[in-house]
Amino acid sequence: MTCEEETADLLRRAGHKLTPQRLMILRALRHAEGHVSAARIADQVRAVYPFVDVSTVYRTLDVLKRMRLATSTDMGSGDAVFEWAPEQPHHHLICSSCGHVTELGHEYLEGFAERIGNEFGFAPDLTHFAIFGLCRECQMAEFPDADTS
Amino acid sequence: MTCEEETADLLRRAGHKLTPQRLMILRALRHAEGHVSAARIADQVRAVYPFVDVSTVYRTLDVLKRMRLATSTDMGSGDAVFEWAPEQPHHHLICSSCGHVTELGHEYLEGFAERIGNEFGFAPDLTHFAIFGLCRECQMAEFPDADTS
DNA sequence: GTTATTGCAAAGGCTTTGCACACTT
DNA sequence: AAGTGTGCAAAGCCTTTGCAATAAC
Repeated sequence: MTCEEETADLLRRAGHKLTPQRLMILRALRHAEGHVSAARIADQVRAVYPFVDVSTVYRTLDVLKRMRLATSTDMGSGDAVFEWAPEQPHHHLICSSCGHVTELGHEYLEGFAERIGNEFGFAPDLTHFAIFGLCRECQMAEFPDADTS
Repeated sequence: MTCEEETADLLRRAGHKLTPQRLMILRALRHAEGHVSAARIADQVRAVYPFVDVSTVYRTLDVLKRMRLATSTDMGSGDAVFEWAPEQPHHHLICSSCGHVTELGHEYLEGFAERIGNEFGFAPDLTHFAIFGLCRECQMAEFPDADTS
């Protein structure tokens, strides 16, 4: 059974129906490298299967999120971006000034997640974290005399 | 000079004009314990000084944010929440299931921030972090047999 | 007097919802 | 047959913007 069929099975077993729209949305989400907005998914799906409405995309993403097969993140762009959840967890350093995005491996947050779990019994969802701040370049532009060594 | 006058001075020195609206908004922000939405600030201000528009609140918060006197955070409620920035940095563990919020001291993130600074030259804005996940209770409700010791 | 700031109203963007029809199961 | 899922349209929400009038400097 292909991985696509596997996901389809998961949906069915969760009591959901499998429609061509959902399959296309699923495929668009999995084929997207990185983040996709609902609008972009809708566009991609419509390229093959016209007349699919954004509301359907949102509704499907909602189902996937509840099944923990998709995650959504606010990366400050105004719209939420979605991602296939079972991917390798990774995070982003987003510069508030220039918008530059640096990827951050999960290892930087592992210890933190563990500590929160131990001390608070809280299971943080650190599959996809957006961390805002200033990149090196923008720091220098803003505070030219600061020592950024 | 009172702390209120201090802030007023900061604004003026940054080339901004000091209006009664801004003073009220500033006061509402500082008196709020914890987070406030723009709408709530507007309501509070209007109680004393009617006819203040939400747009004015947003514009003022924008100025304060650029001066790093206020922070905004998306806590998943649909609207952004604002906070007086010079407060002690602190963070929140927000349960995606029941919405319960636990406060998290800054010390949990200090090491992390430092490491990101050293290795990436990135200055993360960790004054107010929202971390989503599942609280102990909701984990047990969802996975009754999991070992959450 | 200049220039920033305000209020109002309207637009803007993303997301959600109501409803009748169609499709999966 | 039963019930979920769909498209369409419209509403909802928070936030931003244009503009003339106003107030701070």
